Amino acid sequence: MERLLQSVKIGINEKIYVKDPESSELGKRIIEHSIIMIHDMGFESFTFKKLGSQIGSNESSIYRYFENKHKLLLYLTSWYWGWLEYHLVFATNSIPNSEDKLSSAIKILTRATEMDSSFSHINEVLLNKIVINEYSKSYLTKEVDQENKEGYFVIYKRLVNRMSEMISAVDKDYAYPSSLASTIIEGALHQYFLMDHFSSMTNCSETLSPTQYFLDLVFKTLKTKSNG
Amino acid sequence: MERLLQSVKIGINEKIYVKDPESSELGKRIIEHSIIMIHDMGFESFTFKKLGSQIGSNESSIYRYFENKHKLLLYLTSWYWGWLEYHLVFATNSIPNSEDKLSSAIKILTRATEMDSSFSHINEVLLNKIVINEYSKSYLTKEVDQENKEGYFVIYKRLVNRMSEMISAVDKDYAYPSSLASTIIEGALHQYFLMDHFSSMTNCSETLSPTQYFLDLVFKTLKTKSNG
DNA sequence: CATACCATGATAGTAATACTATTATATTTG
DNA sequence: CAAATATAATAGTATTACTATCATGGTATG
Repeated sequence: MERLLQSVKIGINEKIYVKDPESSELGKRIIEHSIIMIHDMGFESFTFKKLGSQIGSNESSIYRYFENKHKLLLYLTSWYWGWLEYHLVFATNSIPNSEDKLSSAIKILTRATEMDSSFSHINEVLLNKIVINEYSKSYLTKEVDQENKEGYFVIYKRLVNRMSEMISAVDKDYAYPSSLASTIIEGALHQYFLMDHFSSMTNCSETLSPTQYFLDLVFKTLKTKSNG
Repeated sequence: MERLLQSVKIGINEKIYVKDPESSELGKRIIEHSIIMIHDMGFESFTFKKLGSQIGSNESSIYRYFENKHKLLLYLTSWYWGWLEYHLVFATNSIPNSEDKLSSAIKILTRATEMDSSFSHINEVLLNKIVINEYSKSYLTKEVDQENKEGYFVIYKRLVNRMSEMISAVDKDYAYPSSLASTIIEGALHQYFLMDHFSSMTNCSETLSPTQYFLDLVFKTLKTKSNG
């Protein structure tokens, strides 16, 4: 699995970057260290100047890869969702039973990323934490409609759509498959955030995972062969 | 109801402001016009300098009320959640049946704000839209734990806790009342955002409201007298 | 092997932001 | 009327988020 993922390139909308960071060593260092730095200092405090000095390069060189740090965030989060989508499709593809398939999908989308593939320059564990803390900021902007039109969020939308279809496959009469899919994906990020910072607002903990919460929620909500 | 609300002051943590904006005309103008401007231009583009020139006042005068625009956002969103809490308590207080009570609560927390009380300087319709678009930014910061300790999020946490208790009153064995409560409140904001910008990721629309989605979700999930 | 070109680096410069500090002026209050 | 307080005006600073220009060094091509 890991060796397979190694050779797969996540396809990201070319309009997000000026020059493909996968195409050079400097590009990969930009990605590698931007993940570490955004995780450490938060997106607001992160600047291209700081990144440049960290990687022994120049601010102006980083601008040759990304127009600004917003685009870099779009790149990183797109990569993350593409990577998750790959795991999702890989793991659920061969499951014939629609309930088992949905169950597997929920497990993948709501689990904490705990292993770094340690092959590539991308640390998936840190990137997962960046997505939890920063993803909303990538679309809660005045430019969201324009950027959506440009296709900056296609991977995420495709992922929600895949989930939506799996939900409908389990219960074709359920009226809110897309809303439930988006609730699971966004809600899982939120529950992890609450676990870290607002424990009074969640029941999730070391012993009771977001995965259990969402499995319970979804299978109580849908009419399955066993309960419908 | 409106006349009642008029005379109620939402109690906001005094550490959020330097000087209480309710205590002067300038303070009220700051609140009134910051709501309009943040709604119009988005939180990122909004500055105290622009606000000053809009209200014919000075940047430095605004700094006497709020340390920075982050604190102003905390103030506005705290006010909103306090206002919603007031509505929630007022509307559900006298309902004896726990299912009816929860149902009313969900309706209040997931409805679109459509009426401005038009008594005060606060436009609740615009403020609701600000909360949808900007609330996450108030806590997705590196300072969240410190600010939480200072009590900047108490009103929101109290609201989630009220919901959590109403959920437990309906189904005392349900294992995730707080998670479900936070999912409803945060999820409702998210569904409204999706309706406006990513319609493919939601089933909610003019004809099928977030309220219907969440009522369906919650009452299928909980064991009630009728289905348990 | 020369040269052209391309990526990167270095430096400088700009407008805007997010403040802080000081002083002046108006308004309220005792 | 004097003192205190609120607000306004102005100036100044460090940082941010860029843009522009030029230098350099390696590599591909003719």
